[in-house]
Amino acid sequence: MPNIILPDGKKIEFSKSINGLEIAKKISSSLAKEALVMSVNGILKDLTYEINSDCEVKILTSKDNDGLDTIRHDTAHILAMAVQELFPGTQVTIGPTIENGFYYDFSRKEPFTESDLKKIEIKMSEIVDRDEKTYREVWDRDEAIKHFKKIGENYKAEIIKDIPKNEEISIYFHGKWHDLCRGPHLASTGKIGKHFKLTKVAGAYWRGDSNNEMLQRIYGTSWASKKDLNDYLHKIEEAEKRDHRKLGKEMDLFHFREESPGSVFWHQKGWSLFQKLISYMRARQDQAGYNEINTPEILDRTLWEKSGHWDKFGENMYTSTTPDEKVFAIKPMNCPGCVQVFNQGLKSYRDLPLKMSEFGKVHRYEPSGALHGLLRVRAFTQDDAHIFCSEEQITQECLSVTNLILSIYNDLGFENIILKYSDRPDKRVGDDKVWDKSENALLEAIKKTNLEYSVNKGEGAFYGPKIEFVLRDAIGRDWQCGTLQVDLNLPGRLGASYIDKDGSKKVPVMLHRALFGSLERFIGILIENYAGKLPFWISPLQSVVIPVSQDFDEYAKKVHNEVRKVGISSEVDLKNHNLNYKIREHSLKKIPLLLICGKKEVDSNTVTIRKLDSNKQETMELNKFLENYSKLSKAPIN
RNA sequence: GCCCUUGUAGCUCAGCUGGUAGAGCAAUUGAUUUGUAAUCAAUAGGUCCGCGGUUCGAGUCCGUGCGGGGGCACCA
Repeated sequence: MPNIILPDGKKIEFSKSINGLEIAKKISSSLAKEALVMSVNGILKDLTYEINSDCEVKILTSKDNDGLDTIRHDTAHILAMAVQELFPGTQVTIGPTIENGFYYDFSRKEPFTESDLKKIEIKMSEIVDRDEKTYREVWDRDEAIKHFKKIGENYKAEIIKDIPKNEEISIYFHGKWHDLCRGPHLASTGKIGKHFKLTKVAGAYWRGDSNNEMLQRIYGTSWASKKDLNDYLHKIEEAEKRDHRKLGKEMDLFHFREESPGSVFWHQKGWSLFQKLISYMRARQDQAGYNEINTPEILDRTLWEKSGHWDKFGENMYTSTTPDEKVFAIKPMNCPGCVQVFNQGLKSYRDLPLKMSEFGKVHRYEPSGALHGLLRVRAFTQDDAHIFCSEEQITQECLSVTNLILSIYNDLGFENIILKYSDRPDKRVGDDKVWDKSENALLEAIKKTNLEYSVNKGEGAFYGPKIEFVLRDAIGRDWQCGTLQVDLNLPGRLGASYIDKDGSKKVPVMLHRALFGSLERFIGILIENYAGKLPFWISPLQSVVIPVSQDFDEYAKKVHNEVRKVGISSEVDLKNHNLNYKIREHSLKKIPLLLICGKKEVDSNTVTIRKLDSNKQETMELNKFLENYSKLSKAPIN
């Protein structure tokens, strides 16, 4: 006779076996109405699952993550049902839930079009209305394979073959339609409601392998209520408004063009932003003891062969053949050049740690499908640095890099930073003792930051472990920017050495680090994080002076010149438009400060300040304005 | 690279089933002289992404190339 223990600790005793729905009814009729699935001793089960022994049960509704997840999983099934009803002969493959929704991959010769999505949605609604009952059967493995092959579902048959021998082959039915599935599922198709929407069609490789057939994936989103669905769709729209490609155009920062896909044409304003970041970073690195260098863009192929890039990275490298048939490569990374600078002249242990930074522009031939605005380009500038040090110095150097990076992210308004630590991969160089040492050194540095970190087992570079620094932006998206890698390989390959205390020659350890990662990408992230409303000091155009009418043009020009003189970037808008028009125009362009000049200001030698997104006005003596705001307009460097 | 989709004025877009292009904003000019998110009017503006083909005739249909977008794969 099962004793059921509820989450609040209450025990209910039943005289015979019982299923989830009956338990829910026993608790309350409203719970029975809202119940979707249940967890039995922590394992998700259908509500129809019969319980005959003591256990802990939690009835789950759409308020529980697992409940909502089950709604999405069911929506994926109904999508597959609808597709097979509308397009007979389509094979189903897999249809998991994902963040905010689900997808289902299909195999079908003819492509699905956007207009098919509408039809499918209508059919899905019909299926919900039919309220088909769900039931579960356990099938014999070989029978199941035979069955799915017979009905032409070869992918399903293949999936069954790969299910571990000790697992049941469960088949879920919604009415007549059935699918191999682990479950659990809602009691009937009516339970999912109609708060779903199919969002896009896309290609996806079978089993994620580009050697396999490309399937057609339909993405959708599904929620517990109309309101949740609308909120989600609204959130997507808001995110689109922040798109750096759109804002970059509107703010006149940069553009892309066919002649050089994946390379940025920086306009004056965008370039000014770019340069501000570089000079800020340069100042921070000067303070942190780095020496800036610069190395050639084009280097002989033999160097890349020695470094291992030709072999490992050749497919991504641009090459150039000179008229005398020599082959050069355009650098995809700065490290080999930097090692060559290190190699000039004898180095002693006294020189270590030697920190060499380089704002190096690198070119990588990325697959065309990977390109994405500033976030994935083929030519970009790294705020790169290589730290040559001894093994003993690794921890200390990693720690100081980490501290520098966190302080810089904070200055730029990012406070949510996650670390991803990747340790030794299977394919690696160097002996395990050295790996132990470098992994420990890195881990120790991470722990000292007290930051949250995740471990990616075996994801390190072949030459050493690494940390990736992930920023979480204003709307909760994660971006990988900075990276810190310990390299026990390249210095040796390129013959780097120093003379140690005991007079022996040693190979230095090299730390690769980039803080912004790529200036281009970082700018894209900044734009999206701030929705274009960049912090004052980094804003590409900090102020626009607006005369109230043409009578005050001269004063406005004077103000503009004074403002520029103290280092605040400024334009003066003398166009024949009224004040309202100009305020709107410059506000849309996200100019942080509008300086209004009219009779009042001329008479009292003042300016009236209107800040972006505020309709408050403040009139201030011109000199006072210059003094107060020139400080604020500079990078936060002490 | 692969699948789908898309390419028309500086920008955002319309152009139905083929009959040599249209709107709004921006620009220019003129009027207006404006006090905190669009003053009015006139003018000018296009190899309809490139190359082939079908057709009496192609922005529109077909092929191909190159971009863009959404995914997948890739991201040393």
